[in-house]
Amino acid sequence: MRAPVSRRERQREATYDEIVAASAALLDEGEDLSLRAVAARMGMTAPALYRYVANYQQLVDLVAFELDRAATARWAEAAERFDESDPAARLVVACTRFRQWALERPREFQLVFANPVAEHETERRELLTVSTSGCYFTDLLWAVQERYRFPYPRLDDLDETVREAVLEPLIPARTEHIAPEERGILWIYMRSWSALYGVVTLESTGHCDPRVLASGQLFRATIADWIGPLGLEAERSRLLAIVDDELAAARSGAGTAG
Amino acid sequence: MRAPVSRRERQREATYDEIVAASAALLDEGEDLSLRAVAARMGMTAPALYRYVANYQQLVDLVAFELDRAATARWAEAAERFDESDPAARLVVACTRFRQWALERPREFQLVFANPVAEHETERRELLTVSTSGCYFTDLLWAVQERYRFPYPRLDDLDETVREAVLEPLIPARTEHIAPEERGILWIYMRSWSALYGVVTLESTGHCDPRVLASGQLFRATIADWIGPLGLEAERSRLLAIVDDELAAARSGAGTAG
DNA sequence: TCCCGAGAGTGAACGGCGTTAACGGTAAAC
DNA sequence: GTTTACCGTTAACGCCGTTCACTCTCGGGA
Repeated sequence: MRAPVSRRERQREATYDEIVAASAALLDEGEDLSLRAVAARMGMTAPALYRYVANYQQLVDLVAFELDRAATARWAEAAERFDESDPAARLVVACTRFRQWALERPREFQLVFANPVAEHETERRELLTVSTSGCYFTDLLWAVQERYRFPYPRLDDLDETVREAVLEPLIPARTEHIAPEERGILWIYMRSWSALYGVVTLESTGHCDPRVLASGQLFRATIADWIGPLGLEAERSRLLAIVDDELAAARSGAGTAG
Repeated sequence: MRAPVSRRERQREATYDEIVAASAALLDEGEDLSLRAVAARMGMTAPALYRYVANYQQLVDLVAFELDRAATARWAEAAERFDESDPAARLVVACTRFRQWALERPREFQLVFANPVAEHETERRELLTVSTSGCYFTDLLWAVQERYRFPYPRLDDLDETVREAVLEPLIPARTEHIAPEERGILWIYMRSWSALYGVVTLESTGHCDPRVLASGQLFRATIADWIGPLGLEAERSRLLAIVDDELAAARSGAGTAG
């Protein structure tokens, strides 16, 4: 099934990688992401980039997708210090790393997660469903459900519109393995994502007291609120200890890992 | 105590108003906010605006502040269909209107609430504490507390950093009337603001299923989660009915009021 | 092997942006 | 009535996204 890669196609692919790398470097150094700057860093002129992206927004989408992928890989790696059989621990580690990333790299976070999705743009709308981080988190939630059997609404209990939405979902989640009558769990996906996204966005954009932000207590409290609904009450103290660990580690070794 | 307003000062004040008006008109028509466009709309050239704002960011801050004030006035007016003695009803109306505003005017919402606050900029940091909407919501929460006496943490129960933060708060809230030993209620202010901000930002930026967004169920569920903690359990069905009313009204008469 | 054409990249240009500098006019202040 | 502080101008700089016309260079088919 390997695509017949001609030499040209390989070169083109390499250029895409270079575009992403140059963009990431730019953001890393606090510069603005711009077609001209990316091109210059690659030793090209700006119009040449139009062979690869149709416009600036597409560059942003491309970079956002790859940043999301790279960041998710890091949380996933961090989460692997707990075994696959302990999805709850993995989940709280991933959430905390997600927050930490959003705080350390607010510009990248803004790019990936505050990037508004306009109504009509079908292309970008579909991008919604391929977010790597989204799939990672929902897969973890699924694993938690398999292990702890937390309750989720039956289809009948859902609002009609929501029922349609969970039956034919447009969110970044693998759903093939979920029987239609069990799709109520997607409602938990959405609600918990909303909670996580909310507190992290608030903190990342700095719209709260800086001391509270530094303490991590707002985030911690939000996680704590979700321990019960996810059937993890028996694990509460252990999970919160993990969160505290991660927060403390981040405070002491801020900026250790690239 | 009225400042000695000279003719010049009055004229200057009027120009500020015109700047805000022109900016609002610009955003209203879907145009981008820019110094040049604002100036042109006022029959001026861009450099002239530098007599009034030091740079582009200051223009944004100025406009954001006024947009926030105007929007808050509208929610407050809508909330007044319930009497002052019914702060819970006022609160849910205001929250729902806040959400509706964020959905109808995502650009303005982004300007006011997603506008990142950098660490070092003391000026803008202080702006945090003068958000009209912030004060309005916290005042409502205070009224709810006075009437329903919901529980809030004692100072001893708070994390040390958080305790410092509530004792010398940097959030948009009137706090003079709150005794230091009762400042634990500020933690409720922050947490509920986080929840409201979170779900509204998620919906406003479109990072969720459009059908779920249209249904308003994600928002409704978030409100429902806070009914208990705010001591309003006895009022649950009435309050949710109010939310549903507001949501339905917004759906049918979308864009009725300017 | 030769040749053609597709694709990659260039330079020049347009209109827009924030911002600075040097310069006038005008109305308030003394 | 003179001075001066303030408001606004024009011109320019260096960015930006984007388009257009053009060249060059390989890759692939004859």
